[in-house]
Amino acid sequence: MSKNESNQKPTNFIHQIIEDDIKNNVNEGKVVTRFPPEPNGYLHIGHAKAICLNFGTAEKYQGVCNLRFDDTNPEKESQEYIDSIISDINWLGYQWAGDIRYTSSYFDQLYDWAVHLIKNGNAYVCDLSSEQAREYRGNFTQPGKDSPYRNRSVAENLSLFERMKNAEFKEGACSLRAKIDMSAPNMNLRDPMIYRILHTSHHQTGNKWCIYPIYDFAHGQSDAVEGVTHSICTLEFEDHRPLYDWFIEHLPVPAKPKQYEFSRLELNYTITSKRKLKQLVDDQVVAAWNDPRMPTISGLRRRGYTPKSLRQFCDMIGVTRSNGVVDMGMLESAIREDLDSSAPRAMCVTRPLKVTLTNIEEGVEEWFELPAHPKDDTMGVRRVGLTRNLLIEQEDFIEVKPIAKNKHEKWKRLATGDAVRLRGAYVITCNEVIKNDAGEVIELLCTYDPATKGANPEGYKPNGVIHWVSEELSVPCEVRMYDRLFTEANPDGDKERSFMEFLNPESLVVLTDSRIESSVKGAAAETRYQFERMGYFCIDVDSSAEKLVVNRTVTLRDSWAKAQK
RNA sequence: AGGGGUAUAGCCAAGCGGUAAGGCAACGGGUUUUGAUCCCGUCAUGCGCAGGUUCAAAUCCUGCUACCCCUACCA
Repeated sequence: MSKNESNQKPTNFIHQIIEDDIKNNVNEGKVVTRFPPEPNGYLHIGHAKAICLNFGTAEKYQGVCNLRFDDTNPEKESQEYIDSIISDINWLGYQWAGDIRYTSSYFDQLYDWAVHLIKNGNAYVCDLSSEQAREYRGNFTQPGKDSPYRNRSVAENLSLFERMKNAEFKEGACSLRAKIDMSAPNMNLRDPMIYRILHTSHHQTGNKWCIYPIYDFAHGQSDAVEGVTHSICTLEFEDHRPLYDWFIEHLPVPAKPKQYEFSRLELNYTITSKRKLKQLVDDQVVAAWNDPRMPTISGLRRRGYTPKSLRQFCDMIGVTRSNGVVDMGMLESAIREDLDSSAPRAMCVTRPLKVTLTNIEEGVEEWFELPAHPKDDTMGVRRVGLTRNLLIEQEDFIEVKPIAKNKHEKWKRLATGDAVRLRGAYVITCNEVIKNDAGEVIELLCTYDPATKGANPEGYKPNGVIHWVSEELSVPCEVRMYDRLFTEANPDGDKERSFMEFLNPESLVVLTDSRIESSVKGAAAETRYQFERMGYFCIDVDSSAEKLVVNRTVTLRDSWAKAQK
């Protein structure tokens, strides 16, 4: 199959539409999309889907994708959000066409088009208060009533609108509305507001304006100005499409973009509502927008997710018009797939148990060369030092082995009197267990078998393989064990109880006594590893020269843990 | 005088009148110095329900049902 063929296979209904358009020479076969975030919060995994769709579609059809900040509501927006959004898109690996666009840079044009509408008798200044307007609007079963201001003359409307612009009225005193149909079954067509008064300075335009266009009046026309051909948005805007088209029809716009809708992403065990994510930050349930438990792009990044894994995830879930809830397991599968092949291996003992190898002298070191990756020699080797004093994982030792009724129950770690392989090194046997006054195991006295370096032992079989570090040749680290943020699959689905009541108290468990093999020392933030048998981890920005801090991205698949349940 | 959408396995999702792809999960088995990876196998006589058209229906028609969105001077 040629590159072109594989590239041209439609993968979803939007691509199908685009291919038909290209075939019919619609827009002269050009494809221009846009990603239009409002800078009122950080981007989350749902936005990643939209980003992959818009940028990915442009890429696939040799088109371009613009980045446009849909900044028509200065009360909720800020430069901080703009910066974070730019950073997230860059990190995901996408490049927008030309300069970054702002809806606010079209405010002059939009104003002129509003005047155009007034001149054609298609818009009027309405003095109804928001409460009155609500009454006049009617409801789902009752048609609305015409505003008493609906038939003002063009001249009066022109004058009033100009005075709105010139700050002669207070907020809420009046607004500009499109004159469409107060009895339309689609509520969006009941003379929708298109400009409101907001005496608020804007993060881009400063104090130039005190009237701002409503989304519906700004979006389609901005698309037209930019020559967007396929304006892709989520399903809740479907009812707005007739209005989108109405403005395009009634205005002398330079192009006629078309809107297409797809269903937004829902992920279980988390939430994807900007407002609610902001609440988690504001209430300090999480540390920040980029807390590794947040489903934000910056949170996932700090957690250890890669751009590739997020793009792979978006490919996996597809693009449709049906509402579904994607299993978190799919996201985890995507990052495991990427990291399995790309992450170097290392050993980290998270909850240490002291092991003394009684047949090695104090002060003696033996260094082993271990592959950085079991299947990829190009990743090189690392050196791991063995000494008399070792540390192993507490859960890798049991005093008395359970009796196994089948192979799934077999104990494959260390037990009293038994042997186990130290990963990459010798087989050791546990001869004696030392306990404290409370009866807790605090140290194991073991002997190693010198004949088992790269060879199987003679006459006995180790239970399995465990990871380890030397007490003196390893480096200290703090391990942050992250888990899902909520205990309920649908934390937002209870009518009586808030999502805040379903927070997982164990979403973060901090371990401060952990030790990592020395090869990891000095690793830069965002370096990812597989700590063998423990999971995938990522160096956190909180790391210092004295102490590493690592975040658990995701566990390994664990058939043992599963069998224990 | 309500309107607009969506229903295919536990989850996501192909399918476009010719006899139900793929992925995730799950479950068996093999390899393994990671209980990982990898490999092999199993997993919808069935497509929300009921009728109808047709030689043939998940696909077309009719009627139901369930769920989602819409009555912001938010996007």
